Amino acid sequence: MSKIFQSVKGTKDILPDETPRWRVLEQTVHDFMNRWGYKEIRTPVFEQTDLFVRSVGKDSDVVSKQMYTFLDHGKTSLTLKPELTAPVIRAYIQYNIALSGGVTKLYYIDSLFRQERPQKGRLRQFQQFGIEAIGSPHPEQDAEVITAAYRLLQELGIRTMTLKLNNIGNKSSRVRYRDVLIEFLSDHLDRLSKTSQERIKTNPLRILDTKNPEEQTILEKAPHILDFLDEDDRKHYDEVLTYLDQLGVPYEQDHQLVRGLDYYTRTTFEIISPKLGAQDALCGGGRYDDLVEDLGGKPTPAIGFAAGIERILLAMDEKNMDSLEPAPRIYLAAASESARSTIFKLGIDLRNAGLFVDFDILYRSLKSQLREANRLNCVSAIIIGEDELIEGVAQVKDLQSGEQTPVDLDTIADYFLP
RNA sequence: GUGGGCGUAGCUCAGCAGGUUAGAGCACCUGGUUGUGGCCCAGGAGGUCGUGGGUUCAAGUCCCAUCGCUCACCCCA
Repeated sequence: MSKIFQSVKGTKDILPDETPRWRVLEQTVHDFMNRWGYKEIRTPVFEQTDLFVRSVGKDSDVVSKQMYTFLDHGKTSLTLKPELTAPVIRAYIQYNIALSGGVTKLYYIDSLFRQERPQKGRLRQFQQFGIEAIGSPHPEQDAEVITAAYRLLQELGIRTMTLKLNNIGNKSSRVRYRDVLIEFLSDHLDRLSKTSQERIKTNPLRILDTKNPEEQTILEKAPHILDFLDEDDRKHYDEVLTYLDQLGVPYEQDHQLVRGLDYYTRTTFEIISPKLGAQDALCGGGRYDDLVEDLGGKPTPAIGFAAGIERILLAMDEKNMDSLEPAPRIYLAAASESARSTIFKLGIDLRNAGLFVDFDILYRSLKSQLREANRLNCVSAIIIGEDELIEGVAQVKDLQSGEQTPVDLDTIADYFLP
C-alpha cells in the first residue's frame, strides 16, 4: 500500500467545476485593465530575498516570519514572492520602463506565497490581481487607482463592501507622529499586549490596527495621525477625498488604517467585505512615493493596490458564471464492435472540421454511450452499427426530440457545419 | 506559534446511554428495451468508521496519542 499524497497545507486545487468562475473573473480583470489603460506584467515566482527585506521591511510580519526562503546552489538566498509590488518595481527599474515616458501603468494576476496558518480567506499560496501606477504624485492618480479597485470589484459582482481610507503622511510627518504616539503609548505600557510592547520599538504605527479590545480603548484617546500631516499631505488627502466624492465612490475615513507593509506613504486604503470571516480585506493598497528610489531607481512617486482573488470569489454574489459553460456537443456512439474504429476516426475528423464532439473510449455498451451523451448535454448523437457500416450511413439522433435520421457518412461533417 | 470545532461510502450527512451482517440521499453500475439516453421501477457495487494504542465480554460510539481539515488569535489579500 502506497502513501496517498495530499495537496500541501494552505494550498488549494482549483478543480474543473471551479475553473469557469476563475476564468470569468480573470477575463473581467483583463478587459477592465485594458479599458483603463493598464498593461499586463508577469514577474518570476521567486526573487532575491533582499528585495523583499528592503521594500516590505524587515520588521514586517511578512518578512520576519512568513516568507518561503531557500538557498539557490547553497549560496544565493531566494524567496517565493510574498507580495507583488516589489517585483514589479524591480522590473520597472531593471528595464528602465520609465523611459517610454509618462505614467507607467501596470497590472498583474499572479500567485504569492506566505507561510501562515491557513483559515477562511487565507492560504499559503494565493492569488491576487493588482495595479501599479508609477510616475504621478498627484491626487488624481490616487483617485484613479482607488476608483479602479472599487469599480472593478463592483464589476466582478461584489455588492456590499466598504472602502476605508487614510493618509499616513510622508516620511517626516510620520516620524513626528511616531514620536508622539510612542510617548502616548508609553503611559499605557502595562496594558499593552506583548507584541505591541515589542512593536513600540520596531513599528509603533502598526499598533493602531490591533483588534485587541483593551488596546482599542486605549487607542481611542491616542493622537490622530491626520493631525500631524504637513500642509502638502493634508492638501493631497483633501483633494483625493474630493475626487472620490465627485466620482461617487463611497468611503469611510479610518485614521487607524496603517497596513503591514513598510513602504507606504500618504494614501492607504482597504476594501473590506462583510461576507468574509475575520480576514475580510478584499483589496488593499496605497501610495509608495519612496520605494522606487529605495530600490535604486530615480525618485518616482507611485501608487497601487492588490486584491485577493480567493477572497473575492468567496465574497462574490453568484452572477453570470455560466458564460463559459461548454458548448453543445455531438456524441458519437458505436452500436457494434465493428463500428468502434470508424467512430474513433470519424470523431477525430469531425473535431478537425471544427465540431465539438466526444465519443466512448471505454468499449461501453450503446446504452451507456447514450447515457454519457445525455450527461454531457449533447444536442445530438451519431450512431453507427453493423447496418450503417454496410450502407455507409450514420443515424443522427436528435437528443431533444429523440428523432433519428440516416445521413451519408461522406457528408456527415457538412450536415453539422453551418 | 496558541486556542476551539470536526474527521463514517466519490459527495452531503445519519448512527439513539458502547451490544450481533455500519445506514440514507445524491452520484455510479446492471437489468426492465437480444443496437438507443433523459423519467420510472428492480437489483448491484462501493467503507480496515483518519491512524495507532488503551479501557471493556463487546468500541463508529469511551480514554490517550498522532495525523489531517476547519475556524479564530497574531497578521494580511
